[in-house]
Amino acid sequence: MSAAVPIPARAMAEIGIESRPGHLIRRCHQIAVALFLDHCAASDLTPMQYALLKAAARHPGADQITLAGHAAIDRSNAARLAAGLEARGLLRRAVDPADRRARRLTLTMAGAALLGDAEAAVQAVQDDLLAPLAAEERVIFLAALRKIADHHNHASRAPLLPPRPPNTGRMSSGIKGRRVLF
Amino acid sequence: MSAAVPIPARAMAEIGIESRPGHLIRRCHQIAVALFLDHCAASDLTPMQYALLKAAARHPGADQITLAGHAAIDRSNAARLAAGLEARGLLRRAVDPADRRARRLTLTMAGAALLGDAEAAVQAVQDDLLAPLAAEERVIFLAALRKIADHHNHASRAPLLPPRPPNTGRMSSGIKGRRVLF
DNA sequence: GCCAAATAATCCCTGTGCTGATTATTTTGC
DNA sequence: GCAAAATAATCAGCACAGGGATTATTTGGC
Repeated sequence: MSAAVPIPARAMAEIGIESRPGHLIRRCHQIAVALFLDHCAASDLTPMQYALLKAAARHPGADQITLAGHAAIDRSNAARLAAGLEARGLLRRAVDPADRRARRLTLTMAGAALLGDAEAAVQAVQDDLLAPLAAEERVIFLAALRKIADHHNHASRAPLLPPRPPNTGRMSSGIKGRRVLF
Repeated sequence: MSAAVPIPARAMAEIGIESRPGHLIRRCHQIAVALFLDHCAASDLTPMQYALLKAAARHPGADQITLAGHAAIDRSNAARLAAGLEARGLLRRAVDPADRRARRLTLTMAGAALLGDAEAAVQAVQDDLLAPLAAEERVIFLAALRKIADHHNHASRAPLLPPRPPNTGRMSSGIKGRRVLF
């Protein structure tokens, strides 16, 4: 209704879903997940679990919300993932004595060991994924992905992670703070 | 453990998740979905529902499995989606008299109308998504996505779509083929 | 001090994506 | 022709992804 717009919708309709960026991204995501699960079957980690563990490794003792931000996971999912990882003995969740609402996450020895073991497999996934691309193509492809992710970061339902090196000149009004920045 | 592999895992571990292709693809996918839902709120369509409707529009009367293949959706999900779309009156599922196991899907008038209304919004999503990329970048980016999706199509848990024309009247071995390739 | 706003975490609900099992139907092997 | 294999669809179940409401706790206004 209300198709007052003078756009040649007919032409668009002929384009075909399989060349649309959104559709291609979805398929690539499916593939990336499948490759990850195959390569990391030994560690029994999903991509999200890996991402959260990795974030915990880089920011030990941070609270769930912060870690979720670093891994681009929403807080609901982060809570579930953290609970699962804690049950598997890979993560410890300690109530922050200074703010008893927050849970500070730290890797256990087992978690750190598993993460270490998984690194090679995870790297293999990335190599596999990009296998069909030539070297220069990879650079452009990754830069493009990053541009899209950064540009639309605000639009993502999944929260943003404090992306850039936070030492953006004068950091946030007054705080001389040492942002953690891994 | 058993890190008998002489790989500098230390170095990899420092790379940081946010530059890994898999992670970037995941974020781009989240973004694409979010943009789609925003732009298409009026039609109340999800990306998958749109994909299935679109496939039904292009191959009217095809069975669910075939359509699922064209949309790169697995059959379970296709069944759920089709049931929902039928309940909304957008799709008709008729038992194939020639093979009573199969359900042939066709758009209803309402479904075709909704699809038509959604086209402009869907196109806007794609434009939005690629907005941060320059024209030449887009070409390379899309080509790269397609290469990855095609190369790993077999590895995808989500089935592949048969890129071949359905009238495979033999032309499968010596094919002079007419790839659709719009 | 005390009530209200803000915040960390959790829970419930919907939808996606896939696996494996089950059912109905067709095709096939004999 | 009939039992066995194959196939289309469905269903049950798990994990992911996100939204919105709820709870516990802290902080801020007064």
